[in-house]
Amino acid sequence: MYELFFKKFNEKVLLTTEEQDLVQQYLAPKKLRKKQYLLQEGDICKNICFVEKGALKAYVLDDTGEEHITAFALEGWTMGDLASFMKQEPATLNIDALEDCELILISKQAHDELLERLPKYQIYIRMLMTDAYMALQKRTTNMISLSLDDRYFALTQMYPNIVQRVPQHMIASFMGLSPETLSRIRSRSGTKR
Amino acid sequence: MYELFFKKFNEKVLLTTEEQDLVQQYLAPKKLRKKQYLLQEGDICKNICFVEKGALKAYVLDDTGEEHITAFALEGWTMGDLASFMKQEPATLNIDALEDCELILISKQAHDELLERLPKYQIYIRMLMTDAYMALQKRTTNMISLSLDDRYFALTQMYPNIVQRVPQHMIASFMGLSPETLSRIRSRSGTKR
DNA sequence: AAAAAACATTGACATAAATCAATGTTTTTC
DNA sequence: GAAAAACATTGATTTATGTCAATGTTTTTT
Repeated sequence: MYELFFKKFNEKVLLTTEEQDLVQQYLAPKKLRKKQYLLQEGDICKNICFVEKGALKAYVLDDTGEEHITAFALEGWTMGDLASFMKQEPATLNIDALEDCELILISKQAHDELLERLPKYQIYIRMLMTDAYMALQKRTTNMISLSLDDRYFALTQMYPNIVQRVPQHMIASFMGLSPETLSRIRSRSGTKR
Repeated sequence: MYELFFKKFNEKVLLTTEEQDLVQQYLAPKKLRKKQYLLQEGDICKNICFVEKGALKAYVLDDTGEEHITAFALEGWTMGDLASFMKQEPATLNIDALEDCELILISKQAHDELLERLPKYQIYIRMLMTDAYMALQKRTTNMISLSLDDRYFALTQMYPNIVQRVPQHMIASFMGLSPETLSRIRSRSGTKR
């Protein structure tokens, strides 16, 4: 159940067996069926969530009720409304399951205690945040500096598994485009797969 | 010279005078004249830089040689090509001074030593990264879910000092638009100031 | 296996933004 | 203080993307 979580953790900071046992006491497994919510706008994000299996999407709703996908999370990724989690204030994001999922939850309390108790957890979180920031920065930079065609190509290179696994109209939403436009980008650049 | 840096540091993690002295040994001041480079694409980002006074911009150049601004940094903000800094690989960003600046530099080596030597520095960096990530996430979400008019309005609310201090065509670049379009957004929404 | 739902593609048209160009304004430089 | 440079605005036009609608395909449900 916790294999992937600790695999990823150990890639960043190597834990002893005892430390691993300690961390595990703070984790809670959770299964989620396709289409079920992990978090709804307005609720407080009580947990940060690691995806052991399955896939999630995070999105905001605009005034017309349309979904704008802000992030995907596949196996090995961490997901949550970070602002809501850190400040324990109402979430602006919705998160739900694209597929049946096996998740690992870390509550705010568990997170705070681990930060205090285990220096390696602190290091892990710092590295996680740093990596997440660099990835988001790359995405933002592409967004303002590349043509749509290049942005889509960059996406297929950077996250081939997302592009393969997720319906196209969600990729379009993630890029901030209409599904029709993405379809035309694909047909003109022959990037079908 | 280091007032603002330690003010911001102490807001996140409170340092004793001794700790402050220790940290200070790892810092290097630097002055930069308007239009001078702090970092050029292809160089290695050797330092993370804190702005005590002045303003910086970071940008990428596209194939047509046009500037796309990815970030501004005013007093109290931290700036750098994080990916280049962390991995000590060639930078993709250019960073230069919008105004005469007083900066504080932390070299990669200093950064690594401080992380090892001073747990509070680790905490500081974790918090800095977390805050930066949340801010960028907000920006990205706005980018894909709001109309241009609303995006500009959100920007003026979130960073009024940037909008005041920076030429409009750079704000346009930061938003990924032409200067003409931003000018029209402003005239139709009466958001002149 | 059949029916329904979700999804992708394509075309016609409307709309928004980019581009090009001209003008006026503000800021910088000398 | 004058000249030059940088900047902002506005109009006309082109281009890219969104929207609406129809069709065909794939996936899910029963």
